[in-house]
Amino acid sequence: MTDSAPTDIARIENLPLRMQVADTLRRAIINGKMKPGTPIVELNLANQLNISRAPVREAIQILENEGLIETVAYKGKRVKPLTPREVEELYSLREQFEAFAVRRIIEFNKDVSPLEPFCQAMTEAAAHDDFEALMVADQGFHRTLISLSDHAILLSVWDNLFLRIHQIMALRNKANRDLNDVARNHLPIVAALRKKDIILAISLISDHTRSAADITNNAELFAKDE
Amino acid sequence: MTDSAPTDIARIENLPLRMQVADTLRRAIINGKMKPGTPIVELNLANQLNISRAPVREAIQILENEGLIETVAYKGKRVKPLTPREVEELYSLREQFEAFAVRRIIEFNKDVSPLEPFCQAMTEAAAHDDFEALMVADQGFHRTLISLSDHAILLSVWDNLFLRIHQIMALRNKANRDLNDVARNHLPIVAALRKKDIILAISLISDHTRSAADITNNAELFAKDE
DNA sequence: GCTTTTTCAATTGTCGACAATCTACAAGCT
DNA sequence: AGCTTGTAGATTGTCGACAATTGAAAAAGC
Repeated sequence: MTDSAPTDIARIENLPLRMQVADTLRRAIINGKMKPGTPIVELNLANQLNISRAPVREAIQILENEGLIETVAYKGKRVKPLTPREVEELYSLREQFEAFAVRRIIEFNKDVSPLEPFCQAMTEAAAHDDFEALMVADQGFHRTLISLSDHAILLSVWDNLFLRIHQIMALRNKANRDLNDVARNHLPIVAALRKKDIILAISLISDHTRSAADITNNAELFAKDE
Repeated sequence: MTDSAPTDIARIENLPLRMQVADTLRRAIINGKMKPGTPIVELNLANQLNISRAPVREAIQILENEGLIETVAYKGKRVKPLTPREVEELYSLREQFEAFAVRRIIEFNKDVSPLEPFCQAMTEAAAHDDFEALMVADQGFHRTLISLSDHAILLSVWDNLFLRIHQIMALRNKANRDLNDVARNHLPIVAALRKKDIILAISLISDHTRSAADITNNAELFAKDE
């Protein structure tokens, strides 16, 4: 053995700039700090962050591939505006993914207990009326569900999809939903999985995502310009 | 009207270099000219193409997001090696996508006649033992199927997935399949769609993709290095 | 002979500058 | 006034050079 020291001193994190920039921008977008339509200009960001354009450019390209930024062709780039249609598509596709995951979980006899902590966290968050915490727990629940299906590509596509769903949730008026409702919806899913009731589990999830999706004619979620 | 001249003179195509490079590389990879494991070095490509590293770098990033190239961390980049697991995942996910598309097509009463030309093309290609033509027609058929479901995000994810499936098909030994078999499999799908028989259509497609997928323990498709 | 240290080559990461292209506004012509 | 033409500004596209990091070969020490 050459590496004598137990190198758990500290993981030196030296992420490339593009990653840091991408993370920053991504967080800003999906949290709704940067609203759809906000112009993204390489030089501005570069000056603002005191770095050159190259890493900024690459970061923007990453977010473009994630569907959070779009290029308008000789106009510039901007945070991608949302359309009712896109919201519909995102939620419907997500539903398919979760249904697929459920079938695999049951088929492969996966242990679903990793889902329970998130249910508990959701209940607690709802009790404290903590929207942020609830969203984190909700995402944790569903991402774990996908993980349990043991399908790496599915997980990566789901992650990408969920970024945009997260953005939608953040932009939506947070007040008009009962947090307890969301929290309560999840435990039955776990139970259905345990009972290996594919039909029930899928229909529970479908209801859940549908009720979340049908807010399409909502607030000023959508931009006016064509 | 300001644009007086009937400007059908010729559409001037001036794609950015990164696009041209990405297209070139993508084609080379999915056609099997560049095999999994082949190192991708920015400077080499730049010199070879007589351009600077910047656009090459961006092109590589595009292919990385498409899952065709991977970074090995301080070793370099390379054409992503295939694993049996990845093949399995790709085909299983594709099956879900097509099933979802079928359900939407039937639900929305879409006209499926755009699928027919591809069936004809496949039969013809099989008759001439033209593997290339058959693959093109096959891709056309399935992509059209997805298009008919009228779901833009689904289509873009499917496109991405199919790139890698195309790569797998190209790397596989082309000889050990009966082309006529593939060609014959598609018309019944169209018929089932016409009869709005969801179950039948999906099971036909599933059989079709499964028979294509279960070649996992095939040839030297997979690299040896861990 | 084996281990440790040093050096070197290869590769990616970052930078600042310049080129190209389009939009939008202003100026000029009829 | 209405149309065309020019011009300035903004933004992305491309370039060549340098910095940083790493793996592996070469050199040094025991």
